[in-house]
Amino acid sequence: MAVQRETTRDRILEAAENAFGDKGYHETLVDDIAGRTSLSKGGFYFHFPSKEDLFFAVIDRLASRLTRRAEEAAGRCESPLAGADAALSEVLTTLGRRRRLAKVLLVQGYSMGSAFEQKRVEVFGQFAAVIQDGLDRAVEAGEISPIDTEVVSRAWLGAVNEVIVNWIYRGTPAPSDALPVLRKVLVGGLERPTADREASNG
Amino acid sequence: MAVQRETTRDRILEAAENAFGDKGYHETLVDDIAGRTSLSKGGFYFHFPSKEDLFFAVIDRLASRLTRRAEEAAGRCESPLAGADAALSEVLTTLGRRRRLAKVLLVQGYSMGSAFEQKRVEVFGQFAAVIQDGLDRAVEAGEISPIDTEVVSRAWLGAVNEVIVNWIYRGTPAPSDALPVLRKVLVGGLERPTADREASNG
DNA sequence: CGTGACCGACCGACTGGTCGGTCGGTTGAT
DNA sequence: ATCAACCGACCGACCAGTCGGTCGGTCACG
Repeated sequence: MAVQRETTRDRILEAAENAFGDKGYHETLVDDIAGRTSLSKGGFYFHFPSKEDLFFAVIDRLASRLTRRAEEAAGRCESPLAGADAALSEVLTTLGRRRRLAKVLLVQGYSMGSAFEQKRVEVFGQFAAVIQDGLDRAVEAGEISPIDTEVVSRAWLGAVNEVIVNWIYRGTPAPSDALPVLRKVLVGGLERPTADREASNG
Repeated sequence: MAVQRETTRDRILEAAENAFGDKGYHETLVDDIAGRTSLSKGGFYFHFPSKEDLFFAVIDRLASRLTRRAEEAAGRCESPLAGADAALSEVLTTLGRRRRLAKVLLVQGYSMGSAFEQKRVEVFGQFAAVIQDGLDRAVEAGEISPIDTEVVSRAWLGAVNEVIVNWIYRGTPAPSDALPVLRKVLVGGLERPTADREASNG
């Protein structure tokens, strides 16, 4: 059956997630992944054209999962600003629950050649775009004053990233503890518009 | 003379900075560095015990230079909060002027084995400590309300890091353009104490 | 039903290029 | 003569990727 093929592919992806999280890209051998999958190296290469392709597939899967969760959380809110706030919480919470996956997504594998750097740009660009979109809508709705949302979205992304990465490496402070502080500081850094401005719905 | 030895070492460090900035750790060969120094591979190994050691020496040098500049900028200010603000500007400006060096310091080489990860923890920890120290003093001076400065310092560090890294990869927005926005958002995220509170000198 | 051609999935020994590191030797200043 | 500084051919571990082969299923056909 064709479903078997998909199943094996998923098993490989799963094993690779863990392996990359444990040892990083370079220190993970294709033989390790084959071993964790109870597959031979040749069997692995039947499903993926290269180790690099596998890594990118792992990243893509993690990134799209995370983005979806964030957007769903935002969608459950009434205002754009509350949505951005909820998405922030969702991301911190999700990543905070799975340290190794966070490590793969945020740390491992970037900066080891141009293909990897390009992937970094792509993935972080997607995240930044989601944040920026939320901020733009908050501006449009008159919840916050107009501001350069490109820079601000990068700042939010960077702040979240660093808090998570620091926790990954040092185990503290826990994302759940950092969350309220982060919300206060990031959301608080946005200026509320003065009363003479009101929402201009397009 | 013993000074000759130091000179050659510096030449290697200089060449390595550029090489790592151009091609990253793994893609830079020891032969490349030897070549750029007009030294043989053997000559290089007379000065450094390993490629990894060289990389760490490069990082240490860059990190201490940057920290010194930031602290000097802060020291020229009258209040702690103004100092933090000035240090933020100094760092953005300095890194913004030398893209390749910023790349080595902020991106290249991390996440490729536990020794590298440890270095990341160390260097970023130093930066975070400097920021946290500034924030602590601003709290102490009553310029801002008490807050978890550990988390906030990480957030600042992460925000700056991401803005720079994004610029490194995409060339825009320029750090000089991002700076005012970043100042507004980060410094603005700190709550001013209400009037009933005053500095309690220790 | 039997059978044999065919194929997708998988195996694992092997290869071949790469590159960090070594080592015996040379040079030039004191 | 001595030794710090440097040379560069060479070594060998490492590992992604290959390739000839196995094996169980399945499908067309008599």
